[in-house]
Amino acid sequence: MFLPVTLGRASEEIVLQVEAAILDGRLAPGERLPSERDMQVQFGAGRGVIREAIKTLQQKGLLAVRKGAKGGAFVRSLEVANVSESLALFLKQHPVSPETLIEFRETMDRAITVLAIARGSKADKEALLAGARRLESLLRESGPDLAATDELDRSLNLRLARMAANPLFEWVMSALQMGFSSHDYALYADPVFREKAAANWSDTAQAIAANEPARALSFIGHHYVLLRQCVESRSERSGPVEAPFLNEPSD
Amino acid sequence: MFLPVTLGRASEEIVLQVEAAILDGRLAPGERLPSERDMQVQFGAGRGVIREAIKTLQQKGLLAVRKGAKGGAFVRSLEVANVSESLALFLKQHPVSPETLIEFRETMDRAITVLAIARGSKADKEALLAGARRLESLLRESGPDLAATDELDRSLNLRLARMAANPLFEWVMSALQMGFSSHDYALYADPVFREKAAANWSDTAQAIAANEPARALSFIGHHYVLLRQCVESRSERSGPVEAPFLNEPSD
DNA sequence: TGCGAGGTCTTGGTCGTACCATTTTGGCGC
DNA sequence: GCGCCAAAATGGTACGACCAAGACCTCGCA
Repeated sequence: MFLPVTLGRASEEIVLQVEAAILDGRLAPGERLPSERDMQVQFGAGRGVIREAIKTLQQKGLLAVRKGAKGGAFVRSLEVANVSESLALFLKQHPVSPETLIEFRETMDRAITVLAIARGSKADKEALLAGARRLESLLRESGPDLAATDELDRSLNLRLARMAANPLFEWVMSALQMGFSSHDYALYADPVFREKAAANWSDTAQAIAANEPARALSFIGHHYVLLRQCVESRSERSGPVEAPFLNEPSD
Repeated sequence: MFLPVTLGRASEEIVLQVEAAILDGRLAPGERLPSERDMQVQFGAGRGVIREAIKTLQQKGLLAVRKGAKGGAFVRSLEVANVSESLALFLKQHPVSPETLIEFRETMDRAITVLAIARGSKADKEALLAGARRLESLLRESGPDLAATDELDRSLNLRLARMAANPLFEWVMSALQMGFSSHDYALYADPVFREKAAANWSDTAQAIAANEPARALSFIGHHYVLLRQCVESRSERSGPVEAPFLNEPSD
């Protein structure tokens, strides 16, 4: 199955061969690669080289390694999480302004909303509306559980993206969401903004459920107006934002 | 600077320490890490472990390694390409239909175009127009160099995305481009479509240079109409498309 | 004095071996 | 039949040696 290596960086050569085998489908997800000592023979390379190649493929998310008997390197199906991780790392080194993120998300949200109205099932739309209402009521409590509301907010966004029936939108949105751990920014703390945003979520969901794209987009716009106001008031209070302030309380 | 490792997987511990040092700014881009043999001592680990950790960080895009005297591991500034690579790999494992991709790209293109008109410099816009004209003339030749035109097309798209002055758009666009090697699908082969698409590119660039968003969006729409027609005619000729038919001849 | 060829030193890249840690499996004894 | 322990498989770590590439220094020759 594999050929001995001769060229430059041996481990890179191995990575390419295995990666190609996986992407071609010659190695299916769940399948087990030979043991390191076997590959050492098949590739005609030292074990260290094999291990470095496996390390790289592991980092790429293509392999998972278990130790012990019946262990070894197993082909993995790539998850959005891998992409998110990579994006998150990038954003940590290149903090983007809140406005940059808001701008991008607003674009995506508008496109997704239109598609979701056109393609989402009745059940989807009702579930979305129910979720939005639930979020609203959760936020109306005194001392709301911010972690829970944040989680609900994320799941609603994800559900909406899924309703668009285009996996690319879904993947990009979830990469953005997962890229930033929620505890980094507690914009949620602002009670005034919180209530308006939650009510707006319900309005949006209702417009979507009623198949009213114009109204829905209008509410989406309102959401981002609120968000921008909130960011602005926050940066006034605490000086310029340095940390990547990347999630919205309730969009 | 670094502490000896004791816990579970030693190389992971090292990765975390170095990664933290880089993200904290304790290690600045361009800076050189100690040699492997030095780190071997500092971390109190074998050299193989150090090498595996470096391999991981290299894969993440955080380090670049040169060999020879004065070589070593150097801290790198993360590029959009790193993130795009990750997303591209993901897309290779999860092929999507042409329509899915077209839909997504059209959304992105429209948003990018509006932003590019608003934010791109005069020079950017003229360079874009010049590039589009050059593409048009290249394609008018008999027996055009498809590899070159494809490359030019990609660079124009990337330039446009950069003009939008929002790295997130740039990231997504370059990931989409990288996801699909050009030789997989030679839609470019169709001479009728080719000429129209190239002319349309020039029209688009001209509208952008003239700061006419409405006209530009109209041309963008036309481009995707052409693309959909082309895909359709192609799938009629050769049966259902199975391969991820993901690039356009000249968008 | 200037300059080039070759040596030398640093440093990553590869190989080999040995040993440890963990997990599965099977056999042995009760 | 059940449970415990030993053995085997396999990744994880360590150490040592040598190779290869690149930067720098030295020495000899013109």
